Amino acid sequence: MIVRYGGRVATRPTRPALRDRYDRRRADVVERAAHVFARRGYGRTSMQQLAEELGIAVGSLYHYFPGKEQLLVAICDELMDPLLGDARALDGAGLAPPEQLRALVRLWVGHVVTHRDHLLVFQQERHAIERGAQWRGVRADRKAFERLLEGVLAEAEAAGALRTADRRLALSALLGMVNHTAQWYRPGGRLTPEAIADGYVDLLVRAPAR
Amino acid sequence: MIVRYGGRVATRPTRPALRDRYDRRRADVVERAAHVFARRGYGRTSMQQLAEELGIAVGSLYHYFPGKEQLLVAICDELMDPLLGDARALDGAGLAPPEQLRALVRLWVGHVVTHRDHLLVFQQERHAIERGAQWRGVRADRKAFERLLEGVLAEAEAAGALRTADRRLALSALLGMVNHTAQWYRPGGRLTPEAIADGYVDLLVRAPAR
Amino acid sequence: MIVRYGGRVATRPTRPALRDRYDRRRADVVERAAHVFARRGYGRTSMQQLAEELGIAVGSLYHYFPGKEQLLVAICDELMDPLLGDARALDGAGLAPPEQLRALVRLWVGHVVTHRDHLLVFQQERHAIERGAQWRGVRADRKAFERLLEGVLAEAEAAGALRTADRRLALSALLGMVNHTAQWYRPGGRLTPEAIADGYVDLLVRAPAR
Amino acid sequence: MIVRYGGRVATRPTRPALRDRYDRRRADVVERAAHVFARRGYGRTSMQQLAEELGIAVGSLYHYFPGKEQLLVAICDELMDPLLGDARALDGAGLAPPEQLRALVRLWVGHVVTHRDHLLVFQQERHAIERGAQWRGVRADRKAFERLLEGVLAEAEAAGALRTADRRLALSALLGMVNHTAQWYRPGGRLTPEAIADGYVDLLVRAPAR
DNA sequence: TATGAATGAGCCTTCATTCAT
DNA sequence: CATGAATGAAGGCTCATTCAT
Repeated sequence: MIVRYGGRVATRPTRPALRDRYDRRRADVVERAAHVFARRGYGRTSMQQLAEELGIAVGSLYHYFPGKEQLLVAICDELMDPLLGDARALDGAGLAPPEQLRALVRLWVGHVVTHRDHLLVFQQERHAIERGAQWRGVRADRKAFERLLEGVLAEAEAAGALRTADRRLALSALLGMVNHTAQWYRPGGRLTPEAIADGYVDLLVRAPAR
Repeated sequence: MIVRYGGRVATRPTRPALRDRYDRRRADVVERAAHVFARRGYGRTSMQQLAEELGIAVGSLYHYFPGKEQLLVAICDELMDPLLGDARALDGAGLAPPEQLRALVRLWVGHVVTHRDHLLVFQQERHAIERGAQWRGVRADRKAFERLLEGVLAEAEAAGALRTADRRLALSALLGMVNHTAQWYRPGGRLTPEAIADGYVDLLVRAPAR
Repeated sequence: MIVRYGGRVATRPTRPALRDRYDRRRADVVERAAHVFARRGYGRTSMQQLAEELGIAVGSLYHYFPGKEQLLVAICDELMDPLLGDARALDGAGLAPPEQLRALVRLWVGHVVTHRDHLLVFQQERHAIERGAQWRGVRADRKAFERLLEGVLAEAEAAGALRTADRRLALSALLGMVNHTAQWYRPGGRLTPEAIADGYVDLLVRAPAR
Repeated sequence: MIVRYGGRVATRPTRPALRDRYDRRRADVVERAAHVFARRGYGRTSMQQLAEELGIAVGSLYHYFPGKEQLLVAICDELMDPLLGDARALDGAGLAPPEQLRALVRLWVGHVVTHRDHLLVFQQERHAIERGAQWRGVRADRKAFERLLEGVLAEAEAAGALRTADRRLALSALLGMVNHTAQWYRPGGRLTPEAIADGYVDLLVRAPAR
């Protein structure tokens, strides 16, 4: 599992017990901040409002993040790192092309629905992420994931499983539909994440599974 | 064609000659502001910066829009109104289901690539649009378009042209892939807007055209 | 009658016919601007609001006054000049002390009730008038009037008509009560301006008239 | 004693020690702001200028007042609340009519000279105070004080102590002369506040005291 | 460690004034 | 003359960040 802290962390304790508590609290702030930002918007949420909503003091936020933007970086890291880690693990599992694609999309959709808020924030602030040095890590992760995904699609194509002649367009379409899921998915809705993922894959592959 | 001005306009001239010039300049500001906001971000672009980029004075912006948010509304109106207008016109043209869907997606993708900036801004500020009274019109347009699209998909399904059993999911997938096009499309790129649209439709319908 | 124009006037016509129309319109603007300022406040009324309320264009205001503050000067001149002129005329009429005081206060109160708006504006902006070179004329008028008033009180005192031993305090009290009249007087109210004036004078002089 | 804070206060501390310091600083700002506004004018003093004059940062002003107008409200509250409180206490002391009036005017004049700046600001912004919901409290206080004063005058009249037949006019005159005192009084001047108050009362009552 | 008062740069907006029509 | 679109300086206010407690 990749663990990156999106830049210098204010003062992470060294003693294990304290460090664990610190890490837990920090992760909690990231999680809940993502929720607040997703609803109110990153730019429209002040550190004061955020602190109030989290039930902590403004100054405390600066114990965990050097600044507001680093909090945003942490949210995006929390979005990309586990996904990329899991996807790489899957990639090494050696599944056959069509199953491999299906497994990856299932994993991906599963991640999208559990990190809906993170993704919504990521999409809001996409323009900022595309520029700026501190975003290099997030950008690299995004590109790595897309490349991995393209590789899986290429293998599926090579195996004759893809319906479309244009693999690049299929990649874009897949990115669009999966990421868009964050906009409408509600837990306990009509479709399970797996059903959603399968529906997407079925659009791309020749012989619908099931 | 729906023409709405996103709320009260700050003293639109009544004399035709002046009004035309006013309308032209206003539309120009909307167009170019969309471009600036798409790149820099709406929240991260100050009215000062925008004015400078447009080559006009800050105060002049307030001749055309009562405030920064109304400029955002105007951008979204400019995005939705022509699309919805054209889509409705097409809807009344009486095409057969599969051609109707293809024609609609072509029109839609064509609109997306000519209004890339508007759409990118719209996606950035989606969270703001979902709340607030002044966004009611934009929200209504978006919903109207989705409903129209769903109707077309339903007709295609009734005609047995749809590959998927889940029309609702197909709708979401289509929304995702088409709107995502704004993120990567570059004029003069490998694929024409028509080819992109056809690629998307081919994923959904049973018998690929061409 | 003193006629001063409170500083350089933008472009007063020279041909008599035009000049008369100009003067009439200018006086009308002064009159009505006083009314608007009295209600909304000078500082809280923009030239745009004022122009709209007067039914003329913003630019037109600048035909009659070089700036907003000169309009304020004109209002104060319109308040002080006729009052001082009439008071001086009365002073030269050679009335006996007690009658002279009564006549002056009647004249004064009469002026206050017909220039209520001007006086309210004057009181609002008193702090501005006490400083600044352009206000020298208005300040001089105010002082001249107070001195004239004090002279009349002194004569009354010399004639044994004053109830109080402290003429300076009586002067202040008189200034306070008469000017305060602008705050509560309504045309057609219970008391006529003459009755009000007499009431004030009766407080000061030994043997109430009538 | 009435203690009102002119609308919502921006996060008043709850811990007693901090709250006391907060209250002290806030009162200090009110006091000194009244002085600055009295001299420069409320509308002509920017928050920047005020902060500079007070030796604090602009943002700090917003710790104590939600906005510029609330600071004005606080100044007026500071003017009216103690006066009304003291006047009511006196009213309940059960003095005989002529002494009661004299005591009230002494108290009032004493308050005027110690709150000269507050009163000057109040008079400047009277037009704003007469309208608007946030001024309801100040307006109510002013009316309550006038009613109390009228009651005292009525008792004096009933006791045959009043010189004038028109009690309402006497009330207006008294309001005018006392409030006008703020315009000219200087500490250490020729007359003490008591002498001034007695001078005013002597104009109204039949048998001058002393 | 946690706090929150204090800061001041920067934001959106207003508005007195100008000038081409 | 009269107009009103255009201007840009300045105003009120917000908010990310700091630091003394």
